[in-house]
Amino acid sequence: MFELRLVQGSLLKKVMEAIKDLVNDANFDCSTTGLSMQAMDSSHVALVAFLLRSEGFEHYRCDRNISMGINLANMAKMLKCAGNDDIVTVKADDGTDSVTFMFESPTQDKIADFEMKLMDIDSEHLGIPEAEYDAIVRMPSAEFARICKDLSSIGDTVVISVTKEGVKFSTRGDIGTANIVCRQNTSIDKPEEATIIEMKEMVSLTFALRYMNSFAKATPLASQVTISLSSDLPVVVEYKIAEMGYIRFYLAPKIEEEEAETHAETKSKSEAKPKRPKPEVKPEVQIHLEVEDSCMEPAVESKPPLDLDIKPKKETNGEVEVMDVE
Amino acid sequence: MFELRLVQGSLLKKVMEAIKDLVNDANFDCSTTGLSMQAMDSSHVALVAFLLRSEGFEHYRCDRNISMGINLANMAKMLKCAGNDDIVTVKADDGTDSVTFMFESPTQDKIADFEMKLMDIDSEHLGIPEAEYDAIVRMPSAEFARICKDLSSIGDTVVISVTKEGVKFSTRGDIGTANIVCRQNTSIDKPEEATIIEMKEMVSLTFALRYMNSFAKATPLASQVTISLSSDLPVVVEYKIAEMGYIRFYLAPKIEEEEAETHAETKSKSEAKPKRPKPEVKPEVQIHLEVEDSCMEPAVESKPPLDLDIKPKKETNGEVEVMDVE
DNA sequence: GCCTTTGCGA
DNA sequence: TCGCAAAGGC
Repeated sequence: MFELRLVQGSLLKKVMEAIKDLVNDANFDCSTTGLSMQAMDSSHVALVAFLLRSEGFEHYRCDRNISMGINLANMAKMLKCAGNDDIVTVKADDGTDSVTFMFESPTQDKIADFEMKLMDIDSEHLGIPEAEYDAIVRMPSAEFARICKDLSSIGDTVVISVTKEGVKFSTRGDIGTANIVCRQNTSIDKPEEATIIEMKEMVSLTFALRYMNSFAKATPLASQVTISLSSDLPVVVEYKIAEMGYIRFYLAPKIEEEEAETHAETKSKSEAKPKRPKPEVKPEVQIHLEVEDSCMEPAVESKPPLDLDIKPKKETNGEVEVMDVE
Repeated sequence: MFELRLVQGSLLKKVMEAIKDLVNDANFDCSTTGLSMQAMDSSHVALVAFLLRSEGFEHYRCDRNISMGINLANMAKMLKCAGNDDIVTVKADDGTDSVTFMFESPTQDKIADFEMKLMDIDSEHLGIPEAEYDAIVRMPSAEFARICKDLSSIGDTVVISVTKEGVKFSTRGDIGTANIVCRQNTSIDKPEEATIIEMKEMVSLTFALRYMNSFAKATPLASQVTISLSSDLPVVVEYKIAEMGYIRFYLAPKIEEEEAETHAETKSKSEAKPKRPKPEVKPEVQIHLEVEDSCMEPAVESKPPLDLDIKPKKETNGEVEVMDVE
C-alpha cells in the first residue's frame, strides 16, 4: 500500500494547477524515493516532470513501487476541494484501481475524503540525461512570468538571448517589436530578487510563448526560476519545490527561419547557435519534442521534429527509477 | 526628434485605458506645449481630448511639431507591458514611421523597449471654443462612476438635472425608475470628497449611459470629475491630470421625446431647457456629434444629428495649436 | 485573504 | 452583449 501525508496541502494543489493544462493523463510513480511524474504535453511538444521526495512528507509509506494512471484535470478538481491550510493524505491500496485523497482542516473540524478512479496509461519512463548547458539563468519567477505574458501580447515566439551582462527576451508581431533585458544582479539581501547568469557560451534560442506561459503557471511554487539553455537541447524551465524536489518543463527550441534571423537584432550572437546539428541518434525508441505546428502561421513551413537525446527506459512491473539530479 | 520621459509611467497607461475603448485611431500631436490628442469616438457621437503639458514631464524635447498616427489599442497593449512603477520614455525620430516606448524598472535591472508602427490618419484638429455653461458640477469621480454604472443596470439613458441644491441623475427602464441626488457639499477637510455646483441656469439634459460609462474609465486619473452642462452644448466631462493637464470627454445630449418629458419628474424645470435651438451654423465644415442610433429602441425615431458649434481648424504640416483653457 | 478587475465563453 | 471564472491589487 501507498500512503503519504502532507501538512502543506496547498503544495499539491499548486503542482496540479501548474501541469493540468499541459498534460491530460499521466502515471504518477510512487517509490521509496518519493512521488514523481513525467509526461509529455498533449501535443508532444513539451515535457513535464516533477519530483516530491519522500523526506519532504510528514508521513510517507510505499511498500512496493506503484504507478497510478491519473487524469490530471480530475485530480486537480478534487484537490481544489481542499482548503489551502488543509492537511492532505493520499492513499492507494494494492490491487485497487482507485486513489483516495483526504483533506483535514487545520482544526480537524472538517474531514473530507475523495476517491478517484485510476486509469491504465501506456507510457514509458524516460531517463533524462543530465546535460551541460551553455547558459543557466536564475531569475525571479514572477518576473519571468510577467515577461512571457507581456511578450505574448505582441508576438507568438520569444527569442531568449543570454550574454554575460544579462538575458534578453525579444519578440516581434504585427503591431511592432519588443525587447526586454534583465541585467545580472546579485542582490545579497534579497536573494529571491536576484538575477544570476552562469554562462559558458552565448546562446540565442526561440520558443513558443504559449508554452512558456503554461510553464509560468508553476510560479506560485517558487520565488525563483532556473532556465537552462543550450543550442541543441530543449530548454529546461525549473521551479524548485522547497525541501521536496522540483517541477521541470522541457521545450524544444523553434528552428528560426532564415528570414527571421535577418531581422534579429542579436544577429552577431547567432553564430553561437549552430544550425541544428543532428543529434546522435540512439537506436532505441526516439522521443520527440515536436516543433509545434502553429495553425496561426500556415505560411511557415512545418519543420521535422527535433530529436531529443532522451533515452527511454522500459518501465517494468511498476518498477520505477526516479531520476534525482540536484 | 521628439522625446519625453515620465517617471510616473502609470499615468500614460491610465490615459490609454481611458480612451482606447472609445477611439480606435488618432493623431497624437507633439508640440512645445506638450502632448495632446483630440479625436471623435468611432461612432462620431463623442469627442475625446487630452493634454499633457511639457512642464509635467521629467524630460521633454520636441524639435518640430509632429503628429503621430496611433492605433490606440496597440499603444495600450504596449503600455500594459510597463510596470506601474516604471519610468516611461517615448521617442520618435523625425522621418521614421514608428515610435519607441522604453520602460525602465525602478531598480534599472529590467529595461524594455517596444517599437510600434505609426499610421497615416486623416483628421483635422478642432478648435473647441470655450463656452459658458449653465451649470458646472464638480464631484468625486468614483461617485460619478458608481452612479453611471448603477443607473445603466436600470436604463440606457441618464437625465442629469442640476439645481442649486444638488445634481440629480435619473433613469427609467423596463423594471422601474431610479433617481440619485447628490447634494452640494463643500467638505473643506476632504476636498476630494466635495460636491460643488456652480449654476447660472437650471438645466436638465439626457445622455446615453453607455458613453458616460466609457468616460468613467478615466476615474483612476483624478479623484474629482467636472461635468459642465448647457442646454445647447455637448456636456463636458473632465478629469484633471495632476500637474500635467486634463482629459475631456464631450457628448451631445439626447433630444428628449415629448413622451419622455411627460414622464419626467423634473417637468417644472424643463422650461430651462429651450427646445433645441438651431445653433448658428458656421459656413465651414460642420462637426457633428451625432445622436446615437440605438438599435435597442427601434421605436424611437432617429433624430437628425445635433450640430455642434465646434470650429474646425485645418491642421497644416504637423502644426498644432493646443487649446489650453484652465 | 478578500475584492476588484480583466479575459473568455455563451 | 452579458455573465462567469481566473488573475492582479489592496
